[in-house]
Amino acid sequence: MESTGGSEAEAQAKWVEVQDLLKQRLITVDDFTWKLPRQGAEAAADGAEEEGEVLKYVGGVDMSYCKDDPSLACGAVVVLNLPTLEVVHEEYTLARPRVPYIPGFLAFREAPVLLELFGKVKENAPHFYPQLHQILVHAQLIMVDGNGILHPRGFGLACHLGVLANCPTIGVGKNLHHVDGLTLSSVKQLLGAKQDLTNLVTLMGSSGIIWGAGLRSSPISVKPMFISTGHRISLDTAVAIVQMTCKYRVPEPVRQADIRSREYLRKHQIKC
DNA sequence: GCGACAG
DNA sequence: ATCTTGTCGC
Repeated sequence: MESTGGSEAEAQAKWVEVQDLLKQRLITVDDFTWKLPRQGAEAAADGAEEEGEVLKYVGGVDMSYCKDDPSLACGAVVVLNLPTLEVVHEEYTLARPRVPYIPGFLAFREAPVLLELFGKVKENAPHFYPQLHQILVHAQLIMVDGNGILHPRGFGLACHLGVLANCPTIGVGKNLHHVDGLTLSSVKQLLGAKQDLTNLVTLMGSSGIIWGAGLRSSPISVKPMFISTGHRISLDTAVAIVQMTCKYRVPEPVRQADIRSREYLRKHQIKC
């Protein structure tokens, strides 16, 4: 007997089907009611009042794994105020993901845990939910530690979460997932060739498809990050928001979720 | 066959 | 993801 109920290849084929199905609901253009906060200089230039709601909260999600027991993980969701980048809400959960990490299928490992966390926010802070059809209204937008359409089938964790939560999401990868001929050296080469202080490069694969953007938060920082559309947002808008939330190499929502999930794990594994 | 492969 | 402290520099 090879295994119980199906080979890994069969399981992955199912996952591919799920990804293709959910991808039909993916929106890769700006689809929200709020406006971007304008930078101080341009706001001062014309004293006109901002009309309509301005983006005020950005959520961030990440998961950390226990060094002793890799099957134990902590998922975290944080909500930051804009433009102060102050953490105004946080939620955690300890979990044992049921499937291993397989490149291209991260969502099947982490999305269930993160979606459960969104439910926890709803439970503990119901005032964040003026509308039932939106999962995380308070956050308005969620940054995900992992890629969006920068993915072998154009449907990474950020897309997966965005579609299931019906929420705008941005994918933030700290490492490049090699897709369509993209390589780290080619990205670095493009960034290095920049004459100006632009730290942004478009990730166009050999097929001509634009998968996302390579971005380094400062010219000094050698290692870029990789931004891609998650759901209900365009790449340009995603990049703009990432840039306005970057204090360090990684944007604060993702960085805080990373730091705090690791800290939560450290405090709780003492009992084990 | 060999290398690549988000977290 | 995780294994890992101090250290050099602004």
